[in-house]
Amino acid sequence: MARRYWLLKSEPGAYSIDDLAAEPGGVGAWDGVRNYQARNILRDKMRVGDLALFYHSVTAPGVVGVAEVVREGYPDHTAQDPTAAHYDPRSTPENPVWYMVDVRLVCRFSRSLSLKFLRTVAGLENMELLRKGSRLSVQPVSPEEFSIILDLSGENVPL
DNA sequence: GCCAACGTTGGC
DNA sequence: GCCAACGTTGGC
Repeated sequence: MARRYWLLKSEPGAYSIDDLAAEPGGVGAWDGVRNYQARNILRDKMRVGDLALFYHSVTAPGVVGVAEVVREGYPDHTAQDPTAAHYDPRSTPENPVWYMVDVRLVCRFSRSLSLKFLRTVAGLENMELLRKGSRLSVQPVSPEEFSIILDLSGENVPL
């Protein structure tokens, strides 16, 4: 199966690409997702070796780097922690409800590719991120879209 | 199953 | 802070 491409959205105030870079080995758990559509992607679709654009939302929205999936979907135990920010009492060890993956930082872009700029780029017209009202925090990205954005970043990452 | 009320996301 | 666009909840 060919490698697939994704976009992972995070508010940098909650978890930024610098936070991922600060993790041991640049590997962090993508936890806290509490949306069923996004959960289904984390649990069922993402495979080790898939690449994801790291997107900062809300403050200076833009794509800031690339991460690689290093562990496939497994139960998000933070949902079962009453002290955690995204605690969900419906989640139990028998029925975890929510899932996460582990990702490793591949590169940080020298500068952010802003949402405003991406809206002007030919070939990204149908990108999910650019759709009005797009809120999904885990999104599929086509190989073509991923390649265009990587070219614009100037980074050399094997696709 | 319908749908109004409500909560959240996220750009601006 | 505003508000559009969604997602979720819960009464019926």
